[in-house]
Amino acid sequence: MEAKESLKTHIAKTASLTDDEFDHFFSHFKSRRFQKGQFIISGGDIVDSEYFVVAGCLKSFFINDDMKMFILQFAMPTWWASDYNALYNHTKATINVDCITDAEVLCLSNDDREKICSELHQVEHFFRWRTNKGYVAAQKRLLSFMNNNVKYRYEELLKLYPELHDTVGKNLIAAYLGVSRETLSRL
Amino acid sequence: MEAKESLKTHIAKTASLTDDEFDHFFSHFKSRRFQKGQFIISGGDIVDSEYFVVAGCLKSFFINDDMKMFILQFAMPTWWASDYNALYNHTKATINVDCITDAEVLCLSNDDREKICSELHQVEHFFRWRTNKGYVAAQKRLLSFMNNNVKYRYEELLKLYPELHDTVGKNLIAAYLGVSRETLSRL
DNA sequence: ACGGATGTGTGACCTACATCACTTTCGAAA
DNA sequence: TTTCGAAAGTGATGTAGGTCACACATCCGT
Repeated sequence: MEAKESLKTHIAKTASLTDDEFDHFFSHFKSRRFQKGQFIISGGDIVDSEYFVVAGCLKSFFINDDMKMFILQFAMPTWWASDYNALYNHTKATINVDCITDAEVLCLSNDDREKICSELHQVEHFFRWRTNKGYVAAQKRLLSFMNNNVKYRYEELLKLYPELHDTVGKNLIAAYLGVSRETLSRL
Repeated sequence: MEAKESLKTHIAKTASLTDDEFDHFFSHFKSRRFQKGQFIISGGDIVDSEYFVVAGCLKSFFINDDMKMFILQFAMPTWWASDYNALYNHTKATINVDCITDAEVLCLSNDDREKICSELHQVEHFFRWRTNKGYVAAQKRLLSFMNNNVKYRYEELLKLYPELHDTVGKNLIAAYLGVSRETLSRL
């Protein structure tokens, strides 16, 4: 699907915008293409935008002092990604975002988001709703982390996102689950 | 501080409401008092409200099949609590909310929140911003979970919320950190 | 002041997962 | 087809934290 169509369908699920309003909204996005392995945000960057995935697959992740990687989120088409902590608090990135596959994204700056949110009530509504979904998902994941062992969480993940199995390697799945790739390999 | 004042100050940090607008907003809240140990939401309930804490301390928590408790959140004054998953998706509660101390809360129904959000753009703005904060905090906690050991997370928690040390017992702290009370006891 | 919850410390073990080291598989480039 | 590098499996061993059991403390209602 074309980028504009993809975003329009995505928004329409929670906000009612006229065509003119959507066009205005859309005019603030910049389309960008990245190649597999390219970084969109790397630690230390100033973060001023968030990214709507049109095609491909991104990951947002943290690297600790021992160079161990923890994946916060995979971002497939119609998902959003950024370092939201850095974005909202105007601090430097501690989270990286890069491309698992070649990707096409729509880029929206923080300033523009705030501007359109105040111009169009329905856009603010959309972003509230989107963050709600993310918040609930994060809480669920936290609970699953505390409550379930790796095997269960692995099966849960594959059930929730079957497409991951083909797109991302097991080392990345392990980094998402917060275990070593060896442990994952032993099921 | 009086309930109305407390909410007004809290909202004013992110949204500009006239006094009339705030009064309209406030008119949808119901004040309720609970005693230490009382449940505000218990698993299986229909959840139709969220709660703004005026005084006291709540916890939201999950009980698994082995009757083990995991605390999602402590809610001190000016914090909000509910089973947001159940609230937004109109499903039955899987999360409990109860009172660690006697508590006074302001209760807002889901329907009323959506109504005021659509009536007052600034109220929608406030709730977007509030959820953003929660989302970022949940992601940070998730990362800390994957990255840090219990001791570090315990110190981090006490640094972030020193007031917890006096209000809640170590068994509850352990349930928040996702470890056994014995392990916490051994520092 | 008593007795029973409820919280907290501690010892002896157990287990899930980490770590390190090595091997095998597989896919893409030459 | 060969070669090379990355991804994936596997064995041996270490360790953080879990579990069970019991000992003290408190706190609170009668």
